[in-house]
Amino acid sequence: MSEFELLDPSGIPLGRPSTGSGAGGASPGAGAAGGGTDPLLDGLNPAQARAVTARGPALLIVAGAGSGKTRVLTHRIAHLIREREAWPSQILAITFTNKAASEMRERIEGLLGDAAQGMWISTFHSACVRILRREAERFGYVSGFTIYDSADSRALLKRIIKDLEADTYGFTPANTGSKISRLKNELSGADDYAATANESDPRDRLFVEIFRSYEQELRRANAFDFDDLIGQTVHLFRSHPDVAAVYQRRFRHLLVDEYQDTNHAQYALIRELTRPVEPEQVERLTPPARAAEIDAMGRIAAASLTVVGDSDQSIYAFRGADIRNIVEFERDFSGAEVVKLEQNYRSTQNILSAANAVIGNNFDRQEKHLWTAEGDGAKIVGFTGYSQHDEARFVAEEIEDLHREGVAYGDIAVFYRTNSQTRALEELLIRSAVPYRVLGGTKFYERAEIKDAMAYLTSIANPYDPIAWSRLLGAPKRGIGPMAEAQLANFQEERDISFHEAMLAAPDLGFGPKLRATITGLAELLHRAARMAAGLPSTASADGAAPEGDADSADDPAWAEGEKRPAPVADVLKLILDETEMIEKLRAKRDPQDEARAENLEELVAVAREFDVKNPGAGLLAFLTEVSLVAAADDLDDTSGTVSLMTMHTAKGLEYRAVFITGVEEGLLPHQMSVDEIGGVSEERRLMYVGITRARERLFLTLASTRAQFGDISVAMPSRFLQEIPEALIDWRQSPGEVTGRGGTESRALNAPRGGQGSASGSRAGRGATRTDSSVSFGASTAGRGGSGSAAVSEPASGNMQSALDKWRERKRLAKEAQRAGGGFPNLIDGTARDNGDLELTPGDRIRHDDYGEGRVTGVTGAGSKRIAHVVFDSVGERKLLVKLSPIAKVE
DNA sequence: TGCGAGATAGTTTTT
DNA sequence: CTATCTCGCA
Repeated sequence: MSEFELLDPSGIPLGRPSTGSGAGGASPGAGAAGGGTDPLLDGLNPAQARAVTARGPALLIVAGAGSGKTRVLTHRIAHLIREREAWPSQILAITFTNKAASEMRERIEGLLGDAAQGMWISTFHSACVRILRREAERFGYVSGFTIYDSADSRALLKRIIKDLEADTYGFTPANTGSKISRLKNELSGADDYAATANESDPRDRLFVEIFRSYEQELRRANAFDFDDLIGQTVHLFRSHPDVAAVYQRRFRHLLVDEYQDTNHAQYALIRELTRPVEPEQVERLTPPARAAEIDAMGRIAAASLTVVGDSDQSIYAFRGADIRNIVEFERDFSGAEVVKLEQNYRSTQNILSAANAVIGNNFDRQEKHLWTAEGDGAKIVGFTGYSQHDEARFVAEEIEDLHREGVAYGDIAVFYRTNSQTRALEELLIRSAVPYRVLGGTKFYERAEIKDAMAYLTSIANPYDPIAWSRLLGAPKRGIGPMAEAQLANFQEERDISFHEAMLAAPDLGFGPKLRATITGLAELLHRAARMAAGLPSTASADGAAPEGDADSADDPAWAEGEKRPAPVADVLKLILDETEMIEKLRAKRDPQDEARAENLEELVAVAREFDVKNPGAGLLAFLTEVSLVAAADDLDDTSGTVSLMTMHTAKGLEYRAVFITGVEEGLLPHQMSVDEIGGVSEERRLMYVGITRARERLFLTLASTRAQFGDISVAMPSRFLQEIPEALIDWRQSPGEVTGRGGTESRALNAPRGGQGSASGSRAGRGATRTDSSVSFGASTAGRGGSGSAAVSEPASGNMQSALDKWRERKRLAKEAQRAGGGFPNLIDGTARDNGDLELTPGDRIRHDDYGEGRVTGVTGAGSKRIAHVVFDSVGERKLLVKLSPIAKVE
C-alpha cells in the first residue's frame, strides 16, 4: 500500500519512458548537471559503463568472477534514478540471498542517500511473500499464512505418509519432499503429475495421493512451503491478470542477480512480471493510468529486464536451477543486448590461472577470457595432511602465520564441501586461539528449543497451523500426549475451527480434570498473547489469577477506536517464555547442554528485541517472515574480525584476501554423490571454480590422505581438480605423493623416514579406493620448506571415544562463549575451569604441547580463562595458545 | 505420559 | 559416527 503511493509523486513527470526500445546510447551523464565526469561512470571500464547506461527491453550482463558486477548493478540502478528514468518504487532488484540484498541496498544508499527509499531489493522469496501477503485473500489464504521450512514440510509429510501407510513402499518424508520440491520448481502440481503418471504403477498412484494430500493439508493449515512462495505467486499472476497488471505496471525495471541459478518457477515469475499490460487491464487500474504510461496500442509497455550472471558459477542445479535460463536468454527476450565483463579486479594472475584451468575442463561452455591487470602474486599453496586433523592443524598454523604477516582474521576464510567437515577445523582453531565463526551450518532457528518457542509465535499468527500447534503442545512437557492431541485435532477438523478454539472447548471433551485445566490454561495463554500481538489490551485486570474473562467476551468496545498498535514481538515472546517457564525448566536440569539451550532462548528474545527496534510497529507477522526467510542468522556483522568458515555454496558472492579450500579429495570434491549424476562433476567443477575465485591474494588447497567418516577411516585420493591446475602454480608444502606412497595408510609412523614402507597399520588400506592414477603426477613435487610443514600427527589418541567427545563439546562450548562475550576475543569465561585453567605460566617456562612438542613461553596475555600463552616451539616456531584449552603441560 | 536404553538407518550443497 | 525412532518400563 504505502509503496504504491510513492508511485505517483504528484506532478513530476518521468524523464522518458524507460522501456522505449533501444533509445539510450552510451552517452554518459546525459542529464548530469555539471558536465565533466560522471561519478556513476567514473572509474568503470568501457564494458562496465555500457552495462550501466545501456537501455532497452532486456540486458544480459555476463559477469565473470570478480568483474565488478555488484558495482555495475548498483550503479545502473542509481543511474536510472538520477537520470529520472525511474522512481525508486519502480525498481525491483532480486538477489539470491538476504545478505546480498542488504549489501546491495547499502551500496545504493551510499550512492543515492534517501532517494533509495521505496525500492524493492530482496530475494525471490521475500518479494513473493510480500506480494502473497497482500493478495492472499484472492485465493483462499489469509495474509497471516505460515511459511513452512523444510523441517515443517517434512513433519507434515511424515504424518501423511504414515496415514497412507506409504512407508512400506519406500516413501520417506525426505525423498518425497525433495521430489515434490522438484516438481514444484517446475511449476507442476499434483494434478499435473497425475496426468503424466503411470496409472498402473502403485508407487506412482501412491505418490500422487501423498502429493494431493500434502497440498490439501497446506491449504487447510493456511501455509506455504518454500517452493510455493514462488509457484503460487506465478499462479496468482496467471489466474488473476488484474493483480498481475498492478505489479507489471509498477515495476518498470526488473534486475536479477545470479541469473544462472534461477529455476523454472523463478524464470516464469520473471516472465510474468515483464509482460506488457494489455488494454483491458489498463482500464481497470487504480489509480488510472496516465497518458504517459500508455503506448500507441493502449498498452503499458513491458518492464525492462536486466539479468546478471555467469554460467560458470551455476552451482544450484540440485535445487532446480536451470542453466538454460541464462544460456538462452537472448533467444528468450527479443531485443536483448549482451555485455560481457571480463576484466577481473579481484584476484592475482596465479589464482585466476588456476581457476581458468579448472573450469576449462568443462566442455559445453562458452569460452570466456577473464584477465587481470594485477601481477602474478604468490603461488598457490598446497598441503596434504595425514588425517583431517593434520590438515586442520596446517590450516590453523597458516592462519596464524598470515595473521602475523598482517592479514586480519576477518580477511581469511576457510571453505569446505560439506558441513560435517567443520568439526576438525573448529577443534584446531579453538586450540590455537584463532577467533572464528561458522556461517550457515546448524542454524540458530533450526535448534529444537528455538523451534519450540517459535511454534508459539507461529500458532498465534496462524491458529490453523497444525504443525506449530502440535509442537507447542509438547514443549515444555505438560502432560498433553498423543491421545489428547488426536482428540483435539479431530474436534478441530470436525468443527472446522481453529486449534485455539478447539482447546477452549476442552471442558466439553471429557478430559480428566487435570488435563482440562492444563489445556484451557494453555489456550488462555495463547489467547492473551494473540491479543497482545494484535495490539489489543490484555483482557481485563492484571495477570496473576487468570480472570474469568474468557474468549467469547472479547468484544469490549474499549479498544475499538484506539488505534491498534501491535505489541513489540519481544514482549509477546517474553510472555510466552515466562508463562511456560521454558527457560526455568531447562535451567533446572543442570545439564550444560540444557544451559546452552536456555541461553539460546534468551538470545532469541534479544533477536526479537533487536527486530522491534529496527522495525518499530512491524508486528509479529513481519518477524516470523523474516525468521523463516533469513538463512544464517549472523550474516550481519562482517566486521566481527573473525575467520569465516563456510561451505563453498555459501561462499558464492563473497571474497577474501586469503582463502583455504579444504578436503580437495575425490569423493568429497567432487562429492561422491555427484559422480554418478549426469553433469554432476561439471557442477562440482564449477563449485571448485567459485571457491578458487573468492581469493584475492592467497589461496591454499588442502587435503588429507585419510578421512574418517561413518566411524571408520578410509583412504582418500587427491581430487581430479588438483591435476587440472598447472603444476607450476602450486607450491606443495606436502604433496599427496609424499603422504600416500602407494595408496596405503601410514597412520602414525610419519616420523619414520620416507620410502621405508611404513606399517600399513589399522585400517584396511585401499578399501574402495580403486587406484586412479591421480596421485602419480604429484609424487615429483618438492617438499617445500622445512619447519612448519612437518610436525607430529595431531590425532588425539582415541582411547575413550565418548569422554573425548564430551570433552570436546564442552571445550567448544566454552570457547564459543569466550568469543561471544565481546568483540573478537576479550576477557572472560568464568569459573568452570577445565584442563589447564589454573596452569601458571611465566615467560621462560618450558612446556610440552601434544602436537608441537617442546617450546619456551615468551609471554602471556589476557586474563582468567582467556589467558593466551605465546610460545616459541623448537619445531614450529611461535604460536599463540589458549592456555585453558591447549593440550600443554609444563616441563620440569 | 514420560523417560531411557537400545536398535536402526542414513549420510551434499540451500532459499 | 550421530540423529532419530521404537520399545519397554515406571
